[in-house]
Amino acid sequence: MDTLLLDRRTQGLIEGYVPEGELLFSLTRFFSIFADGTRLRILSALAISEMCVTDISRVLGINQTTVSHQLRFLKDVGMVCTERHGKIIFYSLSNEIVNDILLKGVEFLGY
Amino acid sequence: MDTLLLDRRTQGLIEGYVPEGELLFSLTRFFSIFADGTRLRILSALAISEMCVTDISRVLGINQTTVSHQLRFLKDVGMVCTERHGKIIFYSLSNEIVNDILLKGVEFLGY
DNA sequence: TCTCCATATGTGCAATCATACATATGCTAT
DNA sequence: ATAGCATATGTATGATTGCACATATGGAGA
Repeated sequence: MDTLLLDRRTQGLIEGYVPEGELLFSLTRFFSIFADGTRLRILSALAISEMCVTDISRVLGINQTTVSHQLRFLKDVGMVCTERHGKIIFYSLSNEIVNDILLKGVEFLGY
Repeated sequence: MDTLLLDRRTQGLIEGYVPEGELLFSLTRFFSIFADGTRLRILSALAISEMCVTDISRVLGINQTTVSHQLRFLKDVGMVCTERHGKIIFYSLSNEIVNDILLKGVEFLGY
């Protein structure tokens, strides 16, 4: 549903969308993923290559249980997907958009 | 600086970038902005039209001091900019990228 | 100068969250 | 079946954070 605003300067009605309810909740949950250093590093690593929990833990120097917790979070939100090969589970980014957003962030910061 | 990873499957070296240090900090701070419902609503409102603190407060039904606090946050990170007209200060999005990211989020969620 | 409105700041509380420890589950090969 | 590695889960805790209350600043007009 659109929101109607009265422009203070032009005195005209402006139509636009302000997310509410479930979409708002989903959006904040989605973006909160990017708001933590550990998760950003995990996502960046997965943007380079699919990896298993142990690899991520070793490469990034993060406790295994922490990695596992965060990956579960990432999977719940649909940002990573898994593929089992024997006893090893490979994690990878499930969507280009995730990487797009990372790059947009870097772009915004001017790096 | 790039990170070198050993691909478990191909056994080849993979080169890529995992943000660390100041960039990592800036990125998490940047994305944490989007991780709160109040800020998302404020940003969405500003994507429709520039507005002053009181207008935002009224349109969105958020306490004035809360809006002011959040706008200060948003300004510190460089996401909004201000323009004074008399005693009224108009806030607006300072960069297209902010809106791009919002839309990417909506796109990811499939709305 | 005094008053009014717009905006900003100080502070405390409640709630959320990231992390690590200990432990459990699950898969594989011998 | 049992040993060993990979992964997941339960839980406690320290830290962070969003918010509103009260209050302060600051500009504009009378």
